[in-house]
Formats: sequence, C-alpha cells, structure tokens
Amino acid sequence: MSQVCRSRGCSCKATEWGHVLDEMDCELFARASHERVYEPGMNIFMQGDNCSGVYCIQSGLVGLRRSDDNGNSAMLRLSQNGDVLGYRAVIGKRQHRNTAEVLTRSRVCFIEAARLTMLLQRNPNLKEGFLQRALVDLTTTETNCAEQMTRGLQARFLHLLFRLYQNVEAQQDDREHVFDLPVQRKDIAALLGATPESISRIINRLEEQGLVRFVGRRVIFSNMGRFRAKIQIGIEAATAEA
Amino acid sequence: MSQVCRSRGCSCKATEWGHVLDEMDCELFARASHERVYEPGMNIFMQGDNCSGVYCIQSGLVGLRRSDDNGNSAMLRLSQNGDVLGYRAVIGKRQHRNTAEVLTRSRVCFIEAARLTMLLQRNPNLKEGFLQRALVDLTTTETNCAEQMTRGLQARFLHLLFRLYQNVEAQQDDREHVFDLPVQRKDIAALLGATPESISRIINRLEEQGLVRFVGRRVIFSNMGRFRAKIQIGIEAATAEA
DNA sequence: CGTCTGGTTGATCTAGATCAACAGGAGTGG
DNA sequence: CCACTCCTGTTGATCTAGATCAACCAGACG
Repeated sequence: MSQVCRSRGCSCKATEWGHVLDEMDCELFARASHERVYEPGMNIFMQGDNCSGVYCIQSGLVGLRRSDDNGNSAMLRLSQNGDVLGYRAVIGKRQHRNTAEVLTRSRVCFIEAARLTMLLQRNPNLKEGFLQRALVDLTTTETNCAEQMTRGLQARFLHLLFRLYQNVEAQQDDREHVFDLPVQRKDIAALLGATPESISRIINRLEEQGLVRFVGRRVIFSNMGRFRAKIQIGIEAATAEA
Repeated sequence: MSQVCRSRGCSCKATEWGHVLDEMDCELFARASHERVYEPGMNIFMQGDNCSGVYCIQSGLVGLRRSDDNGNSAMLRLSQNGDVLGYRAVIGKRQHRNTAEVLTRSRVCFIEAARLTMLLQRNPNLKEGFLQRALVDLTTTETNCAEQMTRGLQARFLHLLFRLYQNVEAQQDDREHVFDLPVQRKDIAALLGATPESISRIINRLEEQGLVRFVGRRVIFSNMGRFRAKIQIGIEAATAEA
C-alpha cells in the first residue's frame, strides 16, 4: 500500500506515462521507481557514466553539460518539470553523453535501466509512451533550433530569462518579480550559443531600455508588463511560422 | 507468393524494420505496403494534406518544403535513401506540415496510415522500430543543428554539395566528378539558412580556390581529392566534438 | 598579500544580411 | 520575328550583429 502511495507522489507516472499504463502496470512502475531530492551543485549523472536508468524531473532545474578533452565545457540545455533524462542512453544502450548538473533544488524520479527494460518488454503501451515522448522531444529540438537560428541574441536571452523566471515562480509564488539566476554568465552564453561578452552587452542594452535590472546574479523586473509583452511578440512570431 | 516477392523488392522493410519483425509480420508488412516511382517535380504529399500514410525513400532525393501564407517558401531539409517521411504525422495524427517535393527520380515505399496503425497495435516490436528511428532522427537533428550553428557557410555548403554528389554517384556510378544540382540557389540558401546572394559569393570563392567549377546548375569537381580532403576536415571536427 | 575566477568594458574585425541594380533565358503574346 | 515580362542568378555597396582580443575590476581564498 505504501508503494501505491508513493506512486501517487511521483507525478511523472501519472502525467507522463500513466495514461498508457493499466492499473497493474502502474503499480509495477511505481515499485520500480523511486524518488530523490537533489540539492544545487550535485550531479545526477556524469558524462561517460554507464547509464544506470532514466530520470524524470518533477520539479527544479537541471542543466546538461558537455565537456571536451581540453577541459572546456558548455551547458547544452536546461531540463525542468516533466522532462525525462537518459532514456536515449537506456534504449540505445549507450553511456551518458553529458553531465546532469542540478541547478536548483530538484525532485527527481528514477527508474533503473534493467527494470525499465523489463517493463518495456512486458508492456508495449509503455513503448508507445516513450515513442510519443521522443516525437515531442524531436519537435521541441527542431523549433528550438529554428529559434536559435532566426531570432537575435536579445530575443533568445529574454526567452531564457522568462523560462528561468517561470521555473522559480511556480515554486516560490514570488510576486516580487525578482529572482536569482541559477547559472553563471558563461553558461547562459553557452545555452544561447554566444559569448559571455555578448551577454554582458545585451544586459546593458536591456538595462538602458529599463526592462530589467541586474545586480550580480539577481534579476529585477522593473516593468514586468513590458517584459511579458516583449516576450509574447517572440512567441507569437514563432508559432505563426510553425 | 508475388506478395513475398514484392516484400523482397522493398528494401526498407529489410533494412529499416525487418530486424524487429518476425516472418509472419514481415509478410503482413509487405502486403500493407507498396512501392511507387516518382519523377522529379512531383509531390509525394502536400503541406496541409491529411496524412494518408508513411513513406520510406528507397532511392532518389526528396526535398521538404514549407510555405507560409504570404507565398514565401523555403526548403527545410533533404531526405534520401532510407529516410522515412510522415511517421510523425501518422503517430501524432496531424496533417503534413510541409510538402515533399521529388527532386530526382525516386523509388518510394508507402504504407497506409490505418494499416500501419493496425500493425503497430499488433506488433510491439514495430513500435520499438519506430522508437529507435525517432531516437536516431533526434540525434541527427541535434548534430545537424549544432553544425548549422558552428561551421561557417562555406563549410556547410561544401557538406551539402558532397551529400548531393554522393546521392547521384551511387545511382549513376559517375566517374566524371560532374553532376547537376537538383535544386535552385534559392533552395540551397534555405537549406543552409542563408541568402541566395551569399551562396553566389561562396561559389565565387570556391571557384577562385580552384576547388569546384559551376556552370549553371552543373557542378564540376576540378580537384576531387582536395575537395574530399576539405570535407573530411569538417567531418572529423564534427565527430570529435560529439 | 598575490593569485584566480567571473564578470565587465573597449577597440577592432568579419561573416553574412540587406538593398539595389542588372544580366541572361524562357515564355508569351502580338 | 520582335518586344515584353517574369524568373533566376549575379554583382556591388553598405550595414550590423556578434566574435575576438585585450585590458581591467572585484570578490574569494589560500
């Protein structure tokens, strides 16, 4: 019974895969998975690790970082609420190609690779679930890529800021329109495919426009309405083309 | 018996999904699918069409074109030998988001949506096959995207030229190192995320370097060795980072 | 106190976009 | 047949976002 209870606690099963699982498999799934909370700075897994399982982010923010042999590293993408990490490695039986770095306190649900594989064997609907997920990931990657190419740096930066803000807003119910960047400039640059210098200059421009103020890592939205408006334009334009 | 014969003729079944199908399903698959040859200029399907099924390109070259309301259109991507079109539309039950335009004589294998869905129901391994395919597509999209952002226009153009050349080389066994571009400059530009003007200038530079000569749509590799070498650098650099 | 890391600023450079003009076909209509 | 226009491609002049290189600053930390 406690297992079932825990299964309810793990929202990813319900929201992500639950709808394709019958009751019995749902319980099996619940038994196979378990939840854990990670603090900022911890790594969920490391680049080069053998893939031990699949992780579903329930809340918080996780950055995927890729390092090369020369010690250079870049944050490739952010994962948050509802995203699933490592399924490609499990299904393709590869090792992790990057490090999952916890940026803000995160609740993460884990399923061991072997158990997942077993569940996949037994339950074709689960396969369907992952298939759907892969397709979704494919489209988001594509649109993301398109956005990266089309929109200018400022637009992309605003978009990123918004995502980060939303992420903490949901958690903290913060009406102050103030939050702290969970990553350093270098990583922001990497996420946007730019240099830290350019980020600095963009920030200057934004402050000149009176849209946002930056104090170290603290971000203060002086005029939230205008900010949202500016974001919205970008989103409209993006969806219009899709 | 003739059905089985046809099944052998359709290489996509063997190469793409065959390994996850048992003999019986393989035959069902063969019966569900049929092959057709398209001539350049024809459209396999049109943007906005309801998705009638999935297409597997056996040979030839197909361009995916997206048009907007203003009549502007851009070629988003090329599909060739072994690529599968429309599976996202089928599985997601959406309509086609772009037009598949046949660029060179192509053999295409078609499976009706309803039959495919039925087969998918019946055979979880087929789901697995599509899952694998989706994962592959995901990685290629990602690397493609990365390449687009990292490499300069010239490198990307050379890469594209090479792809196009390989495609006809396989068919025609052409030792002359000469071939005709199956698309116009405008589309090349779109594929590379650039303007036609830039393409023109790139071509100039390449001719100055004595790498390639262009006469209208005809491409003449004056120094194939050097060309290949130059491509190779790009590929090495790309794989090193992955 | 030096040293290191993360961030900012300034000067300069460059790839590629943009805008505008023009040239060669390929039709089309008279 | 010529004149007309449309369409693709080329060229030139200019502009701009962003990269690169270099210096510098502030806090952290041994």
